[in-house]
Amino acid sequence: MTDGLKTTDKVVTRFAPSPTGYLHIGGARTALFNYLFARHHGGKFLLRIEDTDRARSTEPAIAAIFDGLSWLGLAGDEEPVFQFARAGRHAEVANQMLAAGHAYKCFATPEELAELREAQRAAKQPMRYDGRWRDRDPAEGGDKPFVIRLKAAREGETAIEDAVQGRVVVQNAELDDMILLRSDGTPTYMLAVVVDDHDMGVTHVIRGDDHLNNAFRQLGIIKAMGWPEPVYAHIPMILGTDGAKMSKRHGATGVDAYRDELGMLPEAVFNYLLRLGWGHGDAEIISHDQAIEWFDLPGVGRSPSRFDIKKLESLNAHYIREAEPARLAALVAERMPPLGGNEATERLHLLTAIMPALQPRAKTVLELADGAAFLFATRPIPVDEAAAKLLDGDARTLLKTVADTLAAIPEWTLEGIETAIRTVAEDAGLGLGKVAQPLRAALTGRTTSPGIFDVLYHLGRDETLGRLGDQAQA
RNA sequence: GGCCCCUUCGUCUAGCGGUUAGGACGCGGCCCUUUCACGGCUGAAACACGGGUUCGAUUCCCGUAGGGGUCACCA
Repeated sequence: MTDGLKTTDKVVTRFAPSPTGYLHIGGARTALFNYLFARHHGGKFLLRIEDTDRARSTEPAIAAIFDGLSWLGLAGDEEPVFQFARAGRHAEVANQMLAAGHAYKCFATPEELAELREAQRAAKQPMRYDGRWRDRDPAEGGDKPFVIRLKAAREGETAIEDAVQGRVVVQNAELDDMILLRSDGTPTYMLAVVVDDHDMGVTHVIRGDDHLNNAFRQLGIIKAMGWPEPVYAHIPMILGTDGAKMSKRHGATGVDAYRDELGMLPEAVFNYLLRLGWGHGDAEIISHDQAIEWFDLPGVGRSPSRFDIKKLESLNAHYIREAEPARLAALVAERMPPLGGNEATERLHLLTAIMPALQPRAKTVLELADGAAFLFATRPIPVDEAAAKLLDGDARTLLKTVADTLAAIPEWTLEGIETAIRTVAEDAGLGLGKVAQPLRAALTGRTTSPGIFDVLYHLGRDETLGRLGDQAQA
């Protein structure tokens, strides 16, 4: 294998998740920032699957990550790189470093190292490898298994000019000789990332700041190989509502859950994630294109941010109001029992027609589906407790009058319906609300719904009269 | 515990030496109104603390406190 460095002036970023089951919401934001930064600078955005942990990497997990990324519109510009497939190249680099004297063989056993750590802990010393094989003759190890360790600098300090965190300096004495190649010949994460980033031509490493400490160790490898240093940008993590690290305990952590379980639109999640840790003046509602135009690293904050589902919901409500009714109707239909042929088409038409009346009332696709449910209820429809209270004797009598009036109107139009209902109210000497509420209760089984004329119109004359008949009394 | 990072309304943030400290979500009130929403108006709500530097600190520096991260033959 050869040195695969791709020389280019262009910005190249990457998102490198390890497939552990789904696309984590924090990972999604990291991907978003990488995507936006590359697009803003006219560069490339690449994907790499860090699947070197064979036990945890599964096909479904990998598929789930791609699924989440494409839902958010964050597909990579080239075929994704699978890290495990490059193990040979990683080993090659480790051996190159060994040959050049930048690395050495260490024959210490895992048990031996555990003892070392235990002793250090007991003595309240920092726990790190003591370099016991650093200067020994590898011949002493005989044919016993060994790992290859980086011969890291012990004096001085290492500094990185982080595009988000600023200048960060660490004493080299704090860093130990980390393992590059395991005793079974497979690469560690530290080695693999550096080699892959280099070979992929990555110019900007934008990732969570939980990797900030790793950057110093990785720089050791980069310097030993004489490779160009990428620009690092360590972005603060997303915390749960309580300020603790985001975990299952905080509810949804995978983006698929925001779509499937919470009914979020991708543009809402995109917008919300963008505003978490990044700002551009007073801008709140930011489109995909606007995001590309505005996004840059100086706008990224340095402090961790908490996840606020309320704000995401409000953004989602905004995008639901903006969305095309037909698109929303399809999303709602997906959540209803499957139908075939004409029935499915008819349902979709009905959903699309009622959608504008539902949109301003829903924060999620779930609420959209719930709001449309009355249309598909079968008679006699269920009536909830609050609605039942509205249907007293007087109301039932009134409904009879309404039904008779409605039966007589020549055409079932919005205008005709409204005129008829208003006339009934006037003739009875009642405000419109006194008529509309019982009507709403009888037709939807609830006390809240879209405008009453919309309800009547979309239900159709037959169904309206039928439901009215179920509740009315002469 | 060692090391690293962080600290403006409850939350997300604007601010980059002199501002009535701005916006958004959420919360309260009013208006609109056939319900619920939407929309409009409006109110309460923040510079963690202590030292410096400076004519002047939310802003710069140093501590303290608090929070987060990281210390594997995991990634």
